[in-house]
Amino acid sequence: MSQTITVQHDGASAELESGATALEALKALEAVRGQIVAATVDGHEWDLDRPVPDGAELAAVYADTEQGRAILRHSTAHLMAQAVTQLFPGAKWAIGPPIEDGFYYDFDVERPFTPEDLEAIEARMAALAREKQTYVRVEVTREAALDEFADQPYKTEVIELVDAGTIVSAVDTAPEEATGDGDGPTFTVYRNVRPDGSVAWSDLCRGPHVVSTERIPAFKLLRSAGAYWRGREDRPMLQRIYGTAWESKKALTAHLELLEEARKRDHRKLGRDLELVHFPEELGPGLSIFLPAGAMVRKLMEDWIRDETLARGYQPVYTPHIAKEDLWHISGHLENYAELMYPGMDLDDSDRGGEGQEHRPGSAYRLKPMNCPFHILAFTSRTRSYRELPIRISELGTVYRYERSGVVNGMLRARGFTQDDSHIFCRDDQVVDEIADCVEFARDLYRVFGLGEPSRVAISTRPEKSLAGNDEAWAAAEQALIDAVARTGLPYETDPGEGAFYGPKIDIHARDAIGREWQLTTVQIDFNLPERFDVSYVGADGAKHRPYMVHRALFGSIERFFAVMLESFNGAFPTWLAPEQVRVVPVAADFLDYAQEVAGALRAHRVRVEVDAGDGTLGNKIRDAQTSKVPYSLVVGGSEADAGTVAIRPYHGEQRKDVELDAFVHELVDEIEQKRPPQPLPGGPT
RNA sequence: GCCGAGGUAGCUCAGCUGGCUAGAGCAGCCGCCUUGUAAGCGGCAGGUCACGGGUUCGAGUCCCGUCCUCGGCUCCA
Repeated sequence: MSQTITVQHDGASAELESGATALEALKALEAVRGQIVAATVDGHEWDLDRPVPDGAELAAVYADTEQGRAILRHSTAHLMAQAVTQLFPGAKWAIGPPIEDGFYYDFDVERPFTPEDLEAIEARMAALAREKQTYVRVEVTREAALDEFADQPYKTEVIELVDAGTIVSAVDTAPEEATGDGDGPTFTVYRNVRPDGSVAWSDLCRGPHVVSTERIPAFKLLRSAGAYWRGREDRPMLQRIYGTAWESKKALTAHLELLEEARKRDHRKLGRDLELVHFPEELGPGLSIFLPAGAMVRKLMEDWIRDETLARGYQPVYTPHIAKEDLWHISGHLENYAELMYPGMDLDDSDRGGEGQEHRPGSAYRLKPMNCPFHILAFTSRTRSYRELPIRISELGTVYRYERSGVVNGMLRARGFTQDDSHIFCRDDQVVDEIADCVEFARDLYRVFGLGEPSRVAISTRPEKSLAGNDEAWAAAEQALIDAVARTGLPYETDPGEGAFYGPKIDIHARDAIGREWQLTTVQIDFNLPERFDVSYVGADGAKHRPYMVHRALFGSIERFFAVMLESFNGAFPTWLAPEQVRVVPVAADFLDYAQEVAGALRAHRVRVEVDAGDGTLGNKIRDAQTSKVPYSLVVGGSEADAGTVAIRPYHGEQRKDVELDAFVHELVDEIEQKRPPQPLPGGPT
């Protein structure tokens, strides 16, 4: 008995025979415009060759969308796993999800993969893709799944975890619980089937997948690395292979070029080439030196933030870099954070050759990993009245954290770094205002430093293991954060359970010039420290009250923000931040006097200018100026000296000749005062 | 901390399976040349081949350890 079903798309509907696939339905609905990899059925992702239910609302998932690429990448991960199991008999496969810009798959193998292995695997993948294997979805019972993957311990574990309901789907590709015919969850298995009907490979997987391996247009394996099973240090370390896959060769090439561009912009490389920063081995991992040029950029960042905090009612303080261990016991850092603190400096007299003196308890000191306790001591230096709140204590505080050896990364993750750190103590009725001001402050900062609007604002709520604050306090604080962000009009998302143990927080991210996102600003409410230090103010009622304590760092870390800017600008800072703003290049030694005159006119306006007095050729000097990424080179020779003009060669933009010196000075001073960003590159020098 | 890949001049790199006194380009220094928009010419100097052991007649090269860097994992109060 032939039945018909009705399907819909965006107001249109079509009648089909029962058992029609998603692809047939989409075609009938004329809902296909381009390269598709899957469908959605009532919002759920659906294989194109899977029959659709009656009454379904369908839509196509296109290959050139993030959703489509994720499916493509997931299918590519399966292809890779198949290749690995062929080339490495006995390899156990764990999980292989799509991730941003690619995918990975984890394997338990005899030995780690080598770069040559990756080439071989990639070649095998290409061969398998040519076999035109289809991805066939099969629903099986728990028992059948356990039976099928009996020799795959990681798959077995996944099945049991799903069964126990303990699996968290964030990371892995655990199958969703399908509504089966009754008893127990149904698992889905995807089989790679060759055209002759034989099964090449199978994986426990939620899907969906592309219809066939020939629908994977472009992929590349990128690297291998160790990774703990289920991300837990106490579990075995598996070997992970990262790869990427795209809807076209062109898109893949563009992505690989972006990776290459990111590599060229690495702040460690630019920092060295432009002589901004130095990471000498003698200093130790995670520690850096700002060379004069980098120090100038940093000084300008610090000047700006100091001036702005002052203008916004913050009070600057200065605090030491070390403090007695007692302080860190009170703060709780030695209980909760000791692993990340440098060891104590024990001032036991015996170590110093002292005689006849007793060891004094509490003589050990610690380098500070955070500024908060010091700022609290500034607040509690006397009794505080409700009338003087909010009190905003501010400092560029350098902290030292003993980050684990594998995580240190240039200036992005350092062991010594400086925070533009402030702690705001305020009343309940002030907290929303204060937090909204922090967010607006961050917004202004990104704008001034050329990073545009925040790309993401994330509010993290109470984690499971919170150690301070009661239900009521957390709920109120979370609401305060939400209200504050809402007031700024910025879109935000919430990360449930991602808050710190001591309070909820807002993290603000920005996107750089090549599209990468960086977490910079953090604004956090702290319930813990005020209790530990018994921080209070006297209210209108004459009683003691506990203030809100808000911790905020807008740059986050000066070093990190510096590195992000360096990479985003590709070393070519906007003029107001450039260490050297102008290079005057005489065309020959005869015109050195005029070059100095030009430089003097600029210096009179505090422009940072250098004269190239070298005896190289003009071409050589121009090249030096360009590779140094100086915003403006001024070429001067006979005609300029006679007319009192300059020839301007900007780093970004068009050359201009015969410009009056005064006119240029005016323009430049204005650009610097306005902190105008650099011109976008029209395919110019990079 | 764990897995992997690395460490040769200030920088970028060469140095094959162990075998002359470890090379090149750029940068630096010295000299020559000197008017127009991305590398003028010549010379000189520069290395404890990360560090420490070991194997060997002989180690930049092979083995072990340490330090450091890079890519991941974990962590990120």
